[in-house]
Amino acid sequence: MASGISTTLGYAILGLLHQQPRSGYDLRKLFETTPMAHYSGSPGAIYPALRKLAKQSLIEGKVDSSKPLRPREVFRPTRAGTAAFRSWLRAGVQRDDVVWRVEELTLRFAFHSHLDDVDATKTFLEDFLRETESYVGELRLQLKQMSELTPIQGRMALECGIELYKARARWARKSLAHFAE
Amino acid sequence: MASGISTTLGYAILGLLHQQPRSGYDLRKLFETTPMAHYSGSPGAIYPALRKLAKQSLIEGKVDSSKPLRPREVFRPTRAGTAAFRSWLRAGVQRDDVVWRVEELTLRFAFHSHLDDVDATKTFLEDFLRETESYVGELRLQLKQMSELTPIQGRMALECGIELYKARARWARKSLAHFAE
DNA sequence: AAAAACATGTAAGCTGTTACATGATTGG
DNA sequence: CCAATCATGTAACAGCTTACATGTTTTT
Repeated sequence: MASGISTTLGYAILGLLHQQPRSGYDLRKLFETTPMAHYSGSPGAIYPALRKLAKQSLIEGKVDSSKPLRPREVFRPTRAGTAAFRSWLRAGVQRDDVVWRVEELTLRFAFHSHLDDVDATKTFLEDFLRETESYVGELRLQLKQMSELTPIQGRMALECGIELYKARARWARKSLAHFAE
Repeated sequence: MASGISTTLGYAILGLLHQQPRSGYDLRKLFETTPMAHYSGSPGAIYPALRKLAKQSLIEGKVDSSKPLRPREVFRPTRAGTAAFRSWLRAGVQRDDVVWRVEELTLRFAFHSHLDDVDATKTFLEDFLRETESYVGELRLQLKQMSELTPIQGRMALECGIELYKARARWARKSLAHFAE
């Protein structure tokens, strides 16, 4: 928010540019061939996102003119971009993030290596675990309060949601254990 | 596709109108207070979706003029709407659905009671289970092929995805068992 | 040298979010 | 009777998907 980046895709791109400078086309290829695809990178999303980041001076592009007729613009993060990225990585984990933006949380975690700070990663996982478990509690309540009139499939669908959050909690616990040593 | 409904929200609304006739405002309240919220119902989405369904003659609205100054339009499905709804419920479960549209699959399942056909529901779960397990296999491969250079957090994030799909598969197996008796 | 494939990017249109507008009802 | 809250809906704008456009390299 302070950074002005409003979409998950924006952070995904910023993170990928921290691995190495890339062009819009490079990013497209990456999104097509890796699990990052879930954060979605159609051309009509990537190029505007790059422009917006550039306008905010979080990344800067250099045109590679070695092939003058088919130019290619390679982007890399600026100082400000790196600062925004790191402060995103360090941001707290709230209840709302867990309920409405889990995917973004996973993305954040995936980039945590750029922090080089195991304590920050542990804190992230602890917060994530706490909020997730608390949300599981709430979902269980909702299930209980669902009238007996609700058809079984409806209740089962909610159970599916509960199982997913339980799986996330288990994953967080296991990952924490790995970093605990 | 044959039905012309292009969004998950469209099906969610159609399904809710099969429970009982409702106005746009009723739907908003429902989305705000139930787990359906995840299929997202802001006013600016619901009202256009209702108009579109009405234009396609899948639902029809009747204006309640008992309070002439603050009218209220109540929608119910048409014959064609019910047909489209049921054919959506019966549609097959493909690999792509599991990878890109799991949420919509869950919604479909939640409405399966309207089919009143346990065999169809079992088929749905069997297909879902098969495709999910196959996708877990693919994700495992991707994890194996991830270079050792990939930072641990990146690999863990993928593991999280794998655990989620494994949880879905377990859920499907358990639900199948319930219907098997 | 024509066709296919790769590399790079733009544009139109649909969906959804946020913020607002306006009429009715109820509590102090 | 004024303020708050409920009920109902519209309008502006941002983001994404799909389809296309255009230049370059490789294959046949």
